[in-house]
Parts: sequence; C-alpha cells; structure tokens
Amino acid sequence: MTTLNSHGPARAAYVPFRVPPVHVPVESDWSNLSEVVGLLRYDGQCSAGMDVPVFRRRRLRAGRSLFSMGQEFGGLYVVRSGNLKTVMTHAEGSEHVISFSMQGDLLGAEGVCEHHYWCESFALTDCEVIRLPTDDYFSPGRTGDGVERMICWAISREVGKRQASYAITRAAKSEVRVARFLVEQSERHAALGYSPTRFTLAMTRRDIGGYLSVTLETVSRALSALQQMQIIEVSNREICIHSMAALRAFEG
Amino acid sequence: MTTLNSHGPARAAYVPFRVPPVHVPVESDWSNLSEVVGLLRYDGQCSAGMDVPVFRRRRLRAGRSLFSMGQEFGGLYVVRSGNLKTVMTHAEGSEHVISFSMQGDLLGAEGVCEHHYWCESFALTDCEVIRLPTDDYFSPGRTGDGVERMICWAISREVGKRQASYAITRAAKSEVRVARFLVEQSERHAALGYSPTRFTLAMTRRDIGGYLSVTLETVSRALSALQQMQIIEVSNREICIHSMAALRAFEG
DNA sequence: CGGAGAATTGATATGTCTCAACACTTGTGG
DNA sequence: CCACAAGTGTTGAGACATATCAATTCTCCG
Repeated sequence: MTTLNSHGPARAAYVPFRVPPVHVPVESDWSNLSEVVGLLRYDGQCSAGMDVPVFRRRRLRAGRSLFSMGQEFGGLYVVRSGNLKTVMTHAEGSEHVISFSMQGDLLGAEGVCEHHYWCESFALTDCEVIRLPTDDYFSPGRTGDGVERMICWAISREVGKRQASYAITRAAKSEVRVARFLVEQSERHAALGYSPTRFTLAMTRRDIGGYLSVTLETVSRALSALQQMQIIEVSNREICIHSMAALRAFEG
Repeated sequence: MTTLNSHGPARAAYVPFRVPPVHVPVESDWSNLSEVVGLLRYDGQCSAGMDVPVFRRRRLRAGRSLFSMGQEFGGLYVVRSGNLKTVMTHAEGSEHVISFSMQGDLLGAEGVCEHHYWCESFALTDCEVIRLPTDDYFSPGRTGDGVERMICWAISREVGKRQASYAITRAAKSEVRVARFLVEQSERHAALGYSPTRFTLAMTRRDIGGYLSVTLETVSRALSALQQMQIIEVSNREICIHSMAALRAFEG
C-alpha cells in the first residue's frame, strides 16, 4: 500500500503530509462539564461544578492533525463537531485506519496508560474538540465527584467500540465488510439525530479501505455491487440506503 | 467458519460448548492491592491499604468460561495465572478471537461502560483470576487514593493492546500475520520472565486462525513455511525461534 | 487399545490485489 | 474564463493468495 499524501477532505485545500499538530489553539473557548456529559452521553452522575467552564476547546482545520504518533500524552479529547480519522502508520509506510470519529467520540484513550499517543488523528473536516485533562482528575487526595468514573467509562466505551469495529473489519468477504461499514455509519448518524438512510461520507474510498483492510478499488467495486443489488444508491460520497434490512442481512 | 465445539486445551478433558460460568468459586482466596499493582505492572502510586486482602480470587478449570456474552457486568478481572482466550460469537456461529490473555492481563474492560460483558472469556488452561469491583472504587465522595487511576490506566492499556493486535491481525499476508503473532507471544513470555525463544502455545491452530482471521490450515502452512525457512522450529504447540531478527523482519 | 480432536499436506475454487486506463471534481493560475 | 494539475472514483484483465474440501497421521486421554 502506498502512503497517503493527503488526509484532508476532497473538497478542501491540499494539505501536505504530516502537518505538525497545532499546540496553541487559534481560537480558544471553554466548555463546562454538562456539555461534556451530554456529548459523551454519559449515563452516570457527576456531582460538582457542572456549569463551570473548565475544559479548553480546540479548533482544527481540515487536514490538520490533533496529535501525532509518539507525541507526549496531553489529555483526552471529546469531539464537539466535525469528523476525524485516527491512523497508525507503519515503518513501511502502510496505514491502518483505526477509527472514524464524530460528535461525542473520545480520542487518545490509549495515552492514559502509555503516556504517549500511539496513533495520529486527522481532521477530515473542520473540527472542534474538547480537552479532558486526566491528570487533574485523578490526583491523589481528590474527592470523588464522579468525573473520574466518567473518564473511565468513556475509555471503557472505547474498548467496546474497538471490539465492534473488529467484527466489521474482519468479516470474510469485502462486500460484507463494506455493508457492515455502511450500517455502522448509518447508526452513528442516527445516534446524532441525522437521517440513517441518507448521509454523506466524510472519508475517501482509500480511508474506508484502510479501515476495512481492503484496497480502495475493492471498496469501490463493493459499493457498485450493493448498488447493483438495489440495496443502496451511491454517488461519490453521497449514500442512500434503500433497504436497511437487506443491508443488515447481507452476507454475500 | 464452523463453530468451535471445544474451548479447552488439547490435553485436557473435553468440555462441551458454552459451559455456564462458575459464579461461586470452588476455592476462594483473597489478594491485596500490592499484588494487583505488581501483576498489572502499574507504574503509578496507590496510597492506601496495600496489604489488606480485599480482592477476591476465582479459580477456573480449563475449558470453563469466566463470563459470557451479554452477562451482567460484575467487575474487571486480572489474570493471576493460566491462559485464557476471549471470543465474540456471531449469530451465524462464526467466532472471532479478540485476545489471548496471560498473567497480568485485564479482562472485561468493555463492561465498565456497557454494564454487560460483550464477549466470552474461556480458560485455555487452569486459571486463577482476581476480581476488581469497579463500583466500589468509583463511588461518589470517596477520597482518591490512586486506585481509580490504576483502574483507568489498566483499561486504557487494554485500548492500546487492541490497537497493537489490530496491526498483527490485519497484516497483508498470512505468513506475516503468523510471524507477528509469534513475535507477540515471544514478547509476552519474555515480559513474564520466560524464554522468548522457546515456549509452548496454549491455543490451537484454530484459535490462532480465529485471532488472525485466517483458516487453521493457513496457520499450519505458515508455520511450516517459517520452519522451512529455518526461522523457527515447530512441533505441535512447542515453538522454538531460531532467528528472532528474521522473524521480526519477515515481510513475506 | 480405541476414539476424538489436533495438525499436516495436497488439489482445486474463489476472491482480492495489482496494474492500468479513463472519467469526474475541485482549486489554481495564466 | 478556461486550461491544467492533482486528487477522487470507476472499471477491466490477469496474477496471486487464501479458502475449501479431502485424506492422512499424530497425540492424548479414558
């Protein structure tokens, strides 16, 4: 697999490979705990300071990276708006797409343990993220107000998501993988209140291929095949699901 | 892929599929915090009650399951001894092996968020695990003594491990996957103080195949090929790595 | 010893990758 | 404004790897 030279969206200015992360936010604003709880859809309780704006926001232009592989851990991030992809780049130059993130998703979960980020997150569209400074919340002597648990909960959710994407990624046939990928995207759009049957993909065929471990040509062929079967309709990044039942049941 | 009918080791009594988890430990003993810190190799601080035996141990016979898919979450487990495999079973009956666990590994990390276990863990050999009751440690009002952070750290480590196994699982060619699997096993044995070049696999070819997303025949052929190349020597579950450098560098 | 699963190996079928050509979109600069 | 460059996406043909089916041997345990 050849190295990607662009992580930006199709319709934005070309951004050269491996843009250094922006450390100082261009525009800075603050979020409070209740916004974070809402974004994460946390089902537990936090008892203190729900309205105090203590979480720094960071804006990211399409194509920019939020953090890079090996960079020192500087807290978790919750996506407030926009789309991102997280990739691991190998020595040979091949790239594995670990996840696609949208509103409410957590980024950097492996860093709490490793003290470094293990992968690189790129903005696919202009984004806004909220930083959760884990060190502040796990300091000894601090009285538990539920935030530690929420952070732990969010990281645990990340484990579950990885597991779910395992199943998608490793399905036998490529058309099945693509079908499951579309179901996943549909569900995520639905969870945010958008149409589950009509949406625009934020990523390229190559990115999808990197996520599903197939080539971009195979992704394209699979989409065409699903369209041929009248299950979906595709036009570039625009997806329309004609039969969700058929898409879910699709097993090749 | 056909459903596995045995999750036990080759050399143990045959155990029928889907043994109900043992809820009441046959023999019960208790572990203290310093043992858990040591097993996890936690690099942080815990300030209180290091020697108080508050963590219940559970013994598991080979072939038994620790928890099953969908079962209500009842805490995390740290492996004290033995080997386990964690699988996700799909409706069609296919199985994906999520991970192989040994001493110091964490099990059930996705349950903190989901309130249910999402996969099933089987003992490959007789095992002993230690239960971490997360609810007790994240209760509101509790003063932070570092244990919450350790739990969060351990779950975060799990995210990192999943990511690492991603890379192994998704390498292009099957021989490369098997080579990386062997490197992974070698490193884990080394981390526990055993020989990195001579060890016994706890799992069957079918399990390895389920982990790497290839058939058991392909695993067998890949092992034979690596032996042919003088990189390793194989005899059933016995592995001897002749050239670790060649195994690491192997790219097909 | 017998039975059952584990492991190896071979022949063939099938699916995906690779290489290649081409159409389309978007942003840029003459 | 249009042509151009660069990236995106589609489709085809052939090479290659893995799955599948099948036969055989090995190992362990009762």
